[in-house]
Amino acid sequence: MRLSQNITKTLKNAPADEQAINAKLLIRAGFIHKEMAGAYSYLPLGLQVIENIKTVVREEMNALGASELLMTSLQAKDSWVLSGRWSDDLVDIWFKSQLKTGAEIGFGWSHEEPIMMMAKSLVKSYRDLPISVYQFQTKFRNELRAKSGVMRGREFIMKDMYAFSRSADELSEFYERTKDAYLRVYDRIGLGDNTFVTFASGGSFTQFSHEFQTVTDSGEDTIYLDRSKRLAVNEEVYSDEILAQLGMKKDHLEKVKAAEVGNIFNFGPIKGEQMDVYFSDQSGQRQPVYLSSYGIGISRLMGVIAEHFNDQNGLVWPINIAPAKVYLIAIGDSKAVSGADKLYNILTARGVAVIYDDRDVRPGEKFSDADLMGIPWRVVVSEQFIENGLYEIKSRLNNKLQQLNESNLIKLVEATTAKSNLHNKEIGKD
RNA sequence: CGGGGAUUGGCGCAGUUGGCUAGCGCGCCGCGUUUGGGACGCGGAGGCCGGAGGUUCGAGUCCUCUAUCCCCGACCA
Repeated sequence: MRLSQNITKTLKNAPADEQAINAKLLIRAGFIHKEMAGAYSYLPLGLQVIENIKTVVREEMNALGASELLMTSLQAKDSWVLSGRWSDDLVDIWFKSQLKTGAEIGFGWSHEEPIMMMAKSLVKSYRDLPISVYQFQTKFRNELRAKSGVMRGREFIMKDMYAFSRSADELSEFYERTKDAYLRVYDRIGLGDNTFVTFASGGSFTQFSHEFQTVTDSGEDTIYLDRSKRLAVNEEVYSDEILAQLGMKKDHLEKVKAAEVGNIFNFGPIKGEQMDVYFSDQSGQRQPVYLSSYGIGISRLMGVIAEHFNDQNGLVWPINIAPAKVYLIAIGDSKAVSGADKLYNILTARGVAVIYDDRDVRPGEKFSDADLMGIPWRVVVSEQFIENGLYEIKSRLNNKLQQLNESNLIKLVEATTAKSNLHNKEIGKD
């Protein structure tokens, strides 16, 4: 994109009404716009990050055999009454409204009940199972207190997947495969080293659910982490008995703050029984459908990454989710500008996302914005080098400067795609 | 929901014990000089001080109510 066409302008000062680092940086760099507490719009650069995260998640979910769909945000009361979860006493984060007729409706904070209603009409036979579906959806949760920028909002983007299985074993097999897929997701978006499978409350259905917790001081959860086992226990279920049950040793654990970036649940047959969702098995017997559900907070991930990868100059996006790979700047006369135009066209034609800073401002301002926006590679086309066919390329990660010709530059930029884990190690945090 | 803090041009802030046309920096517009780390000069535009009510000759400054935002706690499939 040409920066002159961007609706966003960077800010030198963060708004005073934001305390969270993720919100300060994302607003200053023009990635998000605050509408109200706990509700942020995604501006072009921020949306690109969201889409990049989605792409990684989508690839991993598709690889599991799940298919994408999109459900409604407006939800009928009936399905939730059926499960008992329409009650505000049980679920205290409901947003509700009503139709002109007076009929009550809810705004989806989860889609477990509606998807079960859907399954009820679509899944009839063991031949229809197992099956899994997922979506990227805006969820609404009427939190008493929104906080921490995009990390805990009242409206946010979530990937939720639902798997229907025929038995506990079948469910468990999918559950384990999904756990691995989740770990691949976090790895690919740069959080792999700091994200841990964590035992957490299973609610009323199973003893445990599994959370994926990213270690960060900005998180609101406390976990007890065994780094060598790469496993943790959430404080909410932490006790000597639980540790014994899980075979974890107390003296191997460290107590750390973490942000929940995923949560997966095993409902077993309970939800099916509760909501009357049955299938016919091979012998024609009625059996309850086994349900498991799998969530990843997409917009929260953007916040966690912003919290984790930044320095005094601004954001430092992992390569796989950066809104662009290259921040292109021309310095000097028309020769430099036409050189930059040409490189912009070449890279764009190759599918490399480029932010071309074609604004009529001084170089220093462009350098600052390149840093603030956290674009992995800064490429400068200047009079002094273009005559020899060289471009200057600088890494946002380590500030290393190189002069490369066109083909080497392309090689470098394209080679760094899909190496998010490298990024994570190099920045040396945690 | 309990406690604490805040609200003055787009952003960050200052506004003495109530006093005259509400200031500053950034940003924005115009002209000129600049051009490898957020340049400089000159000239402009833009706010009725979150909202409502009150006290007063006079309120951004005092009082009451209210809205919103931030933080701590509680809550958190």
